Amino acid sequence: MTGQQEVSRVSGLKDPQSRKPDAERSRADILAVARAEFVEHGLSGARVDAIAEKTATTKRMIYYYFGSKEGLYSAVLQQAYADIRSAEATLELGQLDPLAALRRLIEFTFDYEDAHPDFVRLIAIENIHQAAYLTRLPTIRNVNADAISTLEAILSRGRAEGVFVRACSAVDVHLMISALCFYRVSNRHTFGAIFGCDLLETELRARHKAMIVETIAGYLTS
Amino acid sequence: MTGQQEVSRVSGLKDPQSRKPDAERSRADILAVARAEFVEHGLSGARVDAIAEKTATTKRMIYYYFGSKEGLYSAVLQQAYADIRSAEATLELGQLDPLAALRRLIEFTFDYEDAHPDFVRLIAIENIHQAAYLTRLPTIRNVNADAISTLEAILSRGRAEGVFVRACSAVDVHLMISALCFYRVSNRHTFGAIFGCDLLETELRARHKAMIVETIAGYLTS
DNA sequence: GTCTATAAAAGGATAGAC
DNA sequence: GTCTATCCTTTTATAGAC
Repeated sequence: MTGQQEVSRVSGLKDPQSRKPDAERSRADILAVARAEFVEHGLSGARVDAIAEKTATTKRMIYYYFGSKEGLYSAVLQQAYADIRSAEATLELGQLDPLAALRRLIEFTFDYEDAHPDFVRLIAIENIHQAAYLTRLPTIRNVNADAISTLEAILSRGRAEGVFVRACSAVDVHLMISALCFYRVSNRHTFGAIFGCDLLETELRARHKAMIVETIAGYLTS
Repeated sequence: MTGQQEVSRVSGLKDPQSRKPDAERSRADILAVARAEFVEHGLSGARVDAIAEKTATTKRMIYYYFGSKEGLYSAVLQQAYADIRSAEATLELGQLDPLAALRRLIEFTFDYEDAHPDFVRLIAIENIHQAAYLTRLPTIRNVNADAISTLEAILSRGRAEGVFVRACSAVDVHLMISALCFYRVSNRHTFGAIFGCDLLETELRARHKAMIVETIAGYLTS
């Protein structure tokens, strides 16, 4: 509610260097630091003091804006989902033929999770808590709609054209795509420790990306 | 070091009812309770006091046997891996033809992780901690050997017979099997919250099991 | 909206008797 | 090997001035 006009009134002199010691900025700052901290240590492991220290503001402000540690965590979670949804929205799959669209969707998922291990860790953490905080988020239902309707459109077009012959739901396909893309990021530490490799390393990364695309495309087309 | 003989010496009278107020029993008791607690709340979220309360023994004994909360967690982790390895050892895949052996291996992995969400959660938790505790476990290297050599044998037999035509390593195949079986258990909460389903429910479970087997078998044979 | 100081409680770990 | 009581640090959360 306190926008730009209020800022200039308070700060007085004109300030070309983006110096805005107020609401929006503090909130965003806290959120970014908190995200890194929760991702690093989990919900229970993260320390509010540690978050406050790394912020330009203070601990008092965290409680002022987010009410509690859990409130802060929920806000971080919500933003993470908002981020991936806005990234997904940039995909233009309608023009492509079904198989190409499927491949592109898989590659997008692979690339996004590969490039955002933070997001993957956050989801893993939320699962440790049995999705208790995600469940209370008002925007979850929309995530569902967006993710599935896209895939459903691809699948039904593909069936109409006879490219996809396998009978399985969009949720099933989504599950496999997610599983294959998610696991190599979420479990890279235990997997790496046991098999002595780094799953995020460039060469493996490229091979697995191709493998995952081929595996799922192959399943649907045969 | 204090075995059975010491027990009888201490307890005095013969005791047909398995009443052994000593080492082995306490250790196992603590370990079982701790496992449940760590699985439920994570390493940071678990409380030593809470573990002690649910035990037949006391908090003092936890430190006596395991030294620290982290030492206890490490012991839990070690046992979890020992458990799955001993389960895997019961598989007799040598007699089966390569494709059947592969299917059986996938089904075993699926069933084990489906039946042991505790194990899955523990691995997820360990990944939050970047496998820091697993890395220090002396027995990890063996896990590698066992898991991969089995799969490698199947794959090379299959290639010799011409059933498996795809060029990919045993680690790659293992990655896909694990990913598909693991994710539906590890992420069932967020997935369930978003898509309004229960991935562990009987009907979905059977469909996904078949789907995973078909997907990987299809990839290797085409 | 922002800061300093502090309350209030929890949690990991240990002392010391038996 | 086991129990009770307790130390000491950390941590969430808030009070109250500006």
